[in-house]
Amino acid sequence: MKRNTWQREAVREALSRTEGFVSAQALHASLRGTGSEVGLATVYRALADLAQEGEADSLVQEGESLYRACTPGSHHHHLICRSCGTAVEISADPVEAWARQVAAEHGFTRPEHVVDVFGLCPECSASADETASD
Amino acid sequence: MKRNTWQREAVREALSRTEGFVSAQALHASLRGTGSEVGLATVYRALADLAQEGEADSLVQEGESLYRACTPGSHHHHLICRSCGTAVEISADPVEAWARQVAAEHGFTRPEHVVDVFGLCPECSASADETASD
DNA sequence: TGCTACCTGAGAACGGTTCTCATGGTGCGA
DNA sequence: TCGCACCATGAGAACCGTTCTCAGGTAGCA
Repeated sequence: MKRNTWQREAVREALSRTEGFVSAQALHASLRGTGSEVGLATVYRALADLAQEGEADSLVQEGESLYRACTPGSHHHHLICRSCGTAVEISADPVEAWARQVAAEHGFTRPEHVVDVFGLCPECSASADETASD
Repeated sequence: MKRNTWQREAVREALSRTEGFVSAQALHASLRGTGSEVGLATVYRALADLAQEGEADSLVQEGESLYRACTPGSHHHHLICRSCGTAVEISADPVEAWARQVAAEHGFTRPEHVVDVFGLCPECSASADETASD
Protein backbone atom coordinates (compact mmCIF):
# COMPACT_ATOMS: atom_id res chain seq x y z
CA MET A 1 0.00 0.00 0.00
CA LYS A 2 0.98 3.65 -0.35
CA ARG A 3 2.25 5.07 2.91
CA ASN A 4 1.36 8.50 4.16
CA THR A 5 4.55 10.34 4.92
CA TRP A 6 4.88 14.00 5.82
CA GLN A 7 7.15 14.49 2.81
CA ARG A 8 4.53 13.28 0.38
CA GLU A 9 1.92 15.44 2.07
CA ALA A 10 4.25 18.44 1.97
CA VAL A 11 4.65 18.05 -1.78
CA ARG A 12 0.90 17.73 -2.24
CA GLU A 13 0.27 20.84 -0.19
CA ALA A 14 2.99 22.88 -1.84
CA LEU A 15 1.57 21.94 -5.21
CA SER A 16 -1.99 22.87 -4.25
CA ARG A 17 -0.78 26.23 -2.94
CA THR A 18 0.70 26.99 -6.33
CA GLU A 19 -1.49 28.79 -8.84
CA GLY A 20 0.18 27.79 -12.07
CA PHE A 21 2.48 25.13 -13.33
CA VAL A 22 5.74 24.65 -11.47
CA SER A 23 8.79 22.57 -12.12
CA ALA A 24 9.89 19.84 -9.76
CA GLN A 25 13.05 21.82 -9.07
CA ALA A 26 11.11 24.97 -8.22
CA LEU A 27 8.76 23.04 -5.96
CA HIS A 28 11.76 21.48 -4.25
CA ALA A 29 13.35 24.90 -3.74
CA SER A 30 10.05 26.23 -2.42
CA LEU A 31 9.77 23.38 0.09
CA ARG A 32 13.34 23.92 1.23
CA GLY A 33 12.54 27.60 1.56
CA THR A 34 9.74 26.88 4.00
CA GLY A 35 11.97 24.70 6.12
CA SER A 36 10.84 21.34 4.79
CA GLU A 37 13.98 19.27 4.32
CA VAL A 38 12.60 17.16 1.52
CA GLY A 39 14.94 15.48 -0.92
CA LEU A 40 14.81 16.22 -4.63
CA ALA A 41 14.33 12.58 -5.50
CA THR A 42 11.35 12.43 -3.16
CA VAL A 43 9.78 15.45 -4.83
CA TYR A 44 10.15 13.78 -8.21
CA ARG A 45 8.66 10.54 -6.88
CA ALA A 46 5.76 12.31 -5.20
CA LEU A 47 4.96 14.34 -8.30
CA ALA A 48 5.10 11.27 -10.51
CA ASP A 49 2.72 9.51 -8.13
CA LEU A 50 0.31 12.44 -8.02
CA ALA A 51 0.32 12.67 -11.79
CA GLN A 52 -0.32 8.96 -12.13
CA GLU A 53 -3.18 9.08 -9.65
CA GLY A 54 -4.75 11.95 -11.55
CA GLU A 55 -4.28 14.47 -8.77
CA ALA A 56 -1.82 16.49 -10.80
CA ASP A 57 -1.43 17.50 -14.41
CA SER A 58 1.92 17.63 -16.05
CA LEU A 59 3.28 19.10 -19.21
CA VAL A 60 6.71 19.45 -20.72
CA GLN A 61 8.00 22.87 -21.59
CA GLU A 62 11.52 23.54 -22.82
CA GLY A 63 12.69 20.16 -21.69
CA GLU A 64 11.36 20.60 -18.18
CA SER A 65 8.38 18.82 -16.66
CA LEU A 66 5.89 21.18 -15.06
CA TYR A 67 3.20 20.12 -12.60
CA ARG A 68 -0.02 21.53 -11.26
CA ALA A 69 -2.67 20.29 -8.84
CA CYS A 70 -5.88 19.55 -10.69
CA THR A 71 -9.39 18.25 -10.27
CA PRO A 72 -9.07 14.47 -10.05
CA GLY A 73 -11.01 12.39 -12.50
CA SER A 74 -11.94 15.18 -14.88
CA HIS A 75 -10.50 15.31 -18.36
CA HIS A 76 -9.55 18.86 -19.20
CA HIS A 77 -6.93 21.02 -20.79
CA HIS A 78 -5.16 24.21 -19.85
CA LEU A 79 -4.85 27.81 -20.82
CA ILE A 80 -1.41 28.74 -19.59
CA CYS A 81 0.30 32.09 -19.20
CA ARG A 82 3.68 32.03 -20.91
CA SER A 83 4.95 34.70 -18.56
CA CYS A 84 3.86 33.78 -15.04
CA GLY A 85 2.72 30.17 -15.45
CA THR A 86 -0.82 30.84 -14.23
CA ALA A 87 -3.13 28.19 -15.63
CA VAL A 88 -6.86 27.98 -16.18
CA GLU A 89 -8.58 24.64 -16.59
CA ILE A 90 -10.66 24.58 -19.73
CA SER A 91 -12.91 21.94 -21.16
CA ALA A 92 -12.33 21.11 -24.77
CA ASP A 93 -15.27 19.06 -25.88
CA PRO A 94 -15.20 20.30 -29.49
CA VAL A 95 -11.53 19.43 -29.69
CA GLU A 96 -12.10 15.98 -28.25
CA ALA A 97 -14.63 15.26 -30.96
CA TRP A 98 -12.41 16.74 -33.64
CA ALA A 99 -9.43 14.64 -32.53
CA ARG A 100 -11.45 11.44 -32.62
CA GLN A 101 -12.82 12.30 -36.04
CA VAL A 102 -9.44 13.17 -37.55
CA ALA A 103 -7.90 9.99 -36.18
CA ALA A 104 -10.75 7.91 -37.57
CA GLU A 105 -10.50 9.55 -40.99
CA HIS A 106 -6.89 8.44 -41.28
CA GLY A 107 -7.51 4.98 -39.88
CA PHE A 108 -5.70 5.69 -36.65
CA THR A 109 -6.90 3.83 -33.58
CA ARG A 110 -6.64 4.55 -29.86
CA PRO A 111 -6.45 8.31 -30.32
CA GLU A 112 -5.05 10.52 -27.61
CA HIS A 113 -4.39 14.19 -27.88
CA VAL A 114 -2.18 16.90 -26.52
CA VAL A 115 -3.97 20.22 -26.44
CA ASP A 116 -2.68 23.23 -24.57
CA VAL A 117 -3.25 26.90 -25.22
CA PHE A 118 -0.54 29.35 -24.25
CA GLY A 119 -0.88 33.10 -24.04
CA LEU A 120 -0.43 36.07 -21.79
CA CYS A 121 -2.84 36.34 -18.89
CA PRO A 122 -4.65 39.68 -18.36
CA GLU A 123 -2.12 40.84 -15.77
CA CYS A 124 0.92 39.93 -17.81
CA SER A 125 -0.70 41.44 -20.90
CA ALA A 126 -1.04 44.73 -19.03
CA SER A 127 2.57 44.58 -17.88
CA ALA A 128 3.71 43.81 -21.40
CA ASP A 129 1.78 46.79 -22.74
CA GLU A 130 3.38 49.10 -20.19
CA THR A 131 6.83 47.81 -21.07
CA ALA A 132 6.11 48.18 -24.75
CA SER A 133 4.93 51.76 -24.35
CA ASP A 134 8.10 52.79 -22.51
CA MET B 1 24.55 35.10 -44.34
CA LYS B 2 23.79 31.39 -44.03
CA ARG B 3 26.41 29.32 -45.79
CA ASN B 4 25.58 26.23 -47.77
CA THR B 5 27.60 23.34 -46.50
CA TRP B 6 27.26 19.72 -47.50
CA GLN B 7 26.64 18.83 -43.86
CA ARG B 8 23.62 21.08 -43.63
CA GLU B 9 22.33 19.70 -46.91
CA ALA B 10 22.90 16.15 -45.73
CA VAL B 11 20.79 16.79 -42.65
CA ARG B 12 18.04 18.36 -44.75
CA GLU B 13 18.03 15.40 -47.14
CA ALA B 14 18.11 12.80 -44.40
CA LEU B 15 15.19 14.52 -42.73
CA SER B 16 13.16 14.69 -45.93
CA ARG B 17 13.79 10.99 -46.56
CA THR B 18 12.27 10.17 -43.21
CA GLU B 19 8.54 9.48 -43.09
CA GLY B 20 7.80 10.23 -39.47
CA PHE B 21 9.34 12.13 -36.61
CA VAL B 22 12.94 11.28 -35.77
CA SER B 23 15.23 12.32 -32.98
CA ALA B 24 18.41 14.26 -33.59
CA GLN B 25 20.38 11.31 -32.29
CA ALA B 26 18.65 8.89 -34.66
CA LEU B 27 19.21 11.22 -37.60
CA HIS B 28 22.86 11.53 -36.64
CA ALA B 29 23.21 7.75 -36.46
CA SER B 30 21.46 7.43 -39.82
CA LEU B 31 23.83 9.93 -41.42
CA ARG B 32 26.83 8.14 -39.97
CA GLY B 33 25.38 4.89 -41.28
CA THR B 34 25.33 6.23 -44.83
CA GLY B 35 28.95 7.31 -44.56
CA SER B 36 28.34 10.98 -43.85
CA GLU B 37 30.78 11.94 -41.13
CA VAL B 38 28.63 14.67 -39.66
CA GLY B 39 29.09 15.74 -36.08
CA LEU B 40 26.29 15.49 -33.57
CA ALA B 41 26.51 19.18 -32.72
CA THR B 42 26.13 20.02 -36.39
CA VAL B 43 23.01 17.89 -36.65
CA TYR B 44 21.51 19.71 -33.68
CA ARG B 45 22.40 23.08 -35.17
CA ALA B 46 21.03 22.19 -38.59
CA LEU B 47 17.78 20.89 -37.13
CA ALA B 48 17.34 23.97 -34.98
CA ASP B 49 17.89 26.14 -38.07
CA LEU B 50 15.42 24.16 -40.14
CA ALA B 51 12.83 24.36 -37.40
CA GLN B 52 13.33 28.09 -37.06
CA GLU B 53 13.04 28.62 -40.80
CA GLY B 54 9.80 26.66 -40.85
CA GLU B 55 11.20 23.83 -42.94
CA ALA B 56 10.86 21.36 -40.11
CA ASP B 57 8.39 20.68 -37.35
CA SER B 58 9.52 19.64 -33.93
CA LEU B 59 7.86 18.15 -30.91
CA VAL B 60 9.07 16.86 -27.58
CA GLN B 61 8.29 13.32 -26.58
CA GLU B 62 9.64 11.66 -23.45
CA GLY B 63 12.24 14.34 -23.02
CA GLU B 64 13.54 13.96 -26.55
CA SER B 65 13.11 16.45 -29.37
CA LEU B 66 11.74 14.90 -32.54
CA TYR B 67 11.91 16.50 -35.97
CA ARG B 68 10.18 16.09 -39.30
CA ALA B 69 10.40 17.84 -42.65
CA CYS B 70 7.24 19.80 -43.33
CA THR B 71 5.60 22.10 -45.81
CA PRO B 72 7.16 25.53 -45.24
CA GLY B 73 4.85 28.39 -44.46
CA SER B 74 1.77 26.35 -43.74
CA HIS B 75 0.35 26.18 -40.26
CA HIS B 76 -0.70 22.65 -39.49
CA HIS B 77 -0.69 19.97 -36.84
CA HIS B 78 0.11 16.30 -36.80
CA LEU B 79 -1.50 12.93 -36.36
CA ILE B 80 1.34 10.78 -35.10
CA CYS B 81 1.66 7.04 -34.69
CA ARG B 82 2.80 6.20 -31.18
CA SER B 83 4.36 3.01 -32.41
CA CYS B 84 6.28 3.77 -35.59
CA GLY B 85 6.41 7.57 -35.58
CA THR B 86 4.64 7.98 -38.91
CA ALA B 87 3.01 11.39 -39.06
CA VAL B 88 0.21 12.86 -41.12
CA GLU B 89 -0.14 16.59 -41.53
CA ILE B 90 -3.63 17.71 -40.60
CA SER B 91 -5.25 21.08 -40.70
CA ALA B 92 -7.00 22.14 -37.56
CA ASP B 93 -9.09 25.14 -38.47
CA PRO B 94 -11.85 24.43 -35.93
CA VAL B 95 -9.24 24.09 -33.22
CA GLU B 96 -7.54 27.34 -34.21
CA ALA B 97 -10.81 29.16 -33.83
CA TRP B 98 -11.59 27.41 -30.56
CA ALA B 99 -8.18 28.27 -29.13
CA ARG B 100 -8.55 31.93 -30.01
CA GLN B 101 -12.02 32.02 -28.52
CA VAL B 102 -11.05 30.33 -25.26
CA ALA B 103 -8.07 32.64 -24.85
CA ALA B 104 -10.22 35.69 -25.48
CA GLU B 105 -12.87 34.51 -23.01
CA HIS B 106 -10.28 34.43 -20.25
CA GLY B 107 -8.64 37.68 -21.25
CA PHE B 108 -5.50 36.00 -22.51
CA THR B 109 -3.65 37.72 -25.33
CA ARG B 110 -1.24 36.47 -27.96
CA PRO B 111 -2.65 32.95 -27.98
CA GLU B 112 -0.63 30.06 -29.31
CA HIS B 113 -1.55 26.45 -29.11
CA VAL B 114 -0.04 23.02 -28.99
CA VAL B 115 -2.24 20.47 -30.67
CA ASP B 116 -1.09 17.00 -31.55
CA VAL B 117 -3.08 13.83 -31.95
CA PHE B 118 -1.39 10.53 -31.18
CA GLY B 119 -2.69 7.10 -32.05
CA LEU B 120 -1.85 3.88 -33.81
CA CYS B 121 -1.60 4.06 -37.59
CA PRO B 122 -3.55 1.47 -39.62
CA GLU B 123 -0.50 -0.78 -40.01
CA CYS B 124 0.46 -0.67 -36.37
CA SER B 125 -3.18 -1.17 -35.38
CA ALA B 126 -3.23 -4.35 -37.45
CA SER B 127 0.01 -5.56 -35.87
CA ALA B 128 -1.34 -4.78 -32.41
CA ASP B 129 -4.51 -6.76 -33.15
CA GLU B 130 -2.48 -9.76 -34.26
CA THR B 131 -0.36 -9.61 -31.14
CA ALA B 132 -3.43 -9.23 -28.97
CA SER B 133 -5.11 -12.24 -30.53
CA ASP B 134 -2.11 -14.48 -29.93
C1' DT C 1 6.30 -2.88 21.33
C1' DG C 2 8.57 -5.25 17.63
C1' DC C 3 8.88 -6.53 12.97
C1' DT C 4 9.14 -5.76 8.15
C1' DA C 5 8.60 -3.81 3.95
C1' DC C 6 8.37 0.47 1.91
C1' DC C 7 10.04 5.28 1.82
C1' DT C 8 13.59 8.63 2.07
C1' DG C 9 17.67 11.34 0.75
C1' DA C 10 22.48 12.37 -0.79
C1' DG C 11 24.93 11.91 -4.38
C1' DA C 12 26.23 9.40 -8.43
C1' DA C 13 24.77 8.07 -12.86
C1' DC C 14 22.40 8.87 -16.96
C1' DG C 15 20.82 10.80 -21.41
C1' DG C 16 19.86 14.49 -24.31
C1' DT C 17 21.39 18.95 -25.54
C1' DT C 18 24.47 22.89 -25.67
C1' DC C 19 28.93 25.02 -25.34
C1' DT C 20 33.94 25.63 -26.37
C1' DC C 21 37.51 26.51 -29.31
C1' DA C 22 40.88 25.21 -32.65
C1' DT C 23 40.59 24.03 -37.41
C1' DG C 24 38.75 24.03 -41.98
C1' DG C 25 36.17 25.68 -45.81
C1' DT C 26 32.79 28.97 -47.99
C1' DG C 27 31.72 33.20 -50.14
C1' DC C 28 33.19 37.38 -51.88
C1' DG C 29 36.07 40.96 -53.66
C1' DA C 30 40.07 41.98 -56.28
C1' DT D 1 41.94 32.50 -60.04
C1' DC D 2 43.72 33.92 -55.59
C1' DG D 3 43.57 35.51 -50.96
C1' DC D 4 41.21 37.02 -47.08
C1' DA D 5 37.83 37.21 -43.50
C1' DC D 6 34.62 35.03 -41.13
C1' DC D 7 31.32 31.53 -40.36
C1' DA D 8 30.58 26.49 -39.82
C1' DT D 9 32.29 22.34 -38.16
C1' DG D 10 33.37 18.60 -34.84
C1' DA D 11 35.24 16.23 -30.66
C1' DG D 12 34.61 16.25 -26.32
C1' DA D 13 33.52 18.62 -22.14
C1' DA D 14 30.00 20.85 -19.73
C1' DC D 15 25.43 21.33 -18.47
C1' DC D 16 20.84 20.32 -16.80
C1' DG D 17 16.88 17.83 -15.58
C1' DT D 18 15.75 13.37 -14.18
C1' DT D 19 16.40 8.70 -12.45
C1' DC D 20 18.92 5.28 -9.91
C1' DT D 21 21.38 3.33 -5.84
C1' DC D 22 21.55 1.82 -1.35
C1' DA D 23 21.98 2.42 3.49
C1' DG D 24 19.25 4.15 7.07
C1' DG D 25 14.70 5.50 8.76
C1' DT D 26 9.85 4.94 9.65
C1' DA D 27 4.74 3.86 8.80
C1' DG D 28 1.60 0.39 9.46
C1' DC D 29 0.21 -3.83 11.33
C1' DA D 30 -0.08 -7.59 14.69
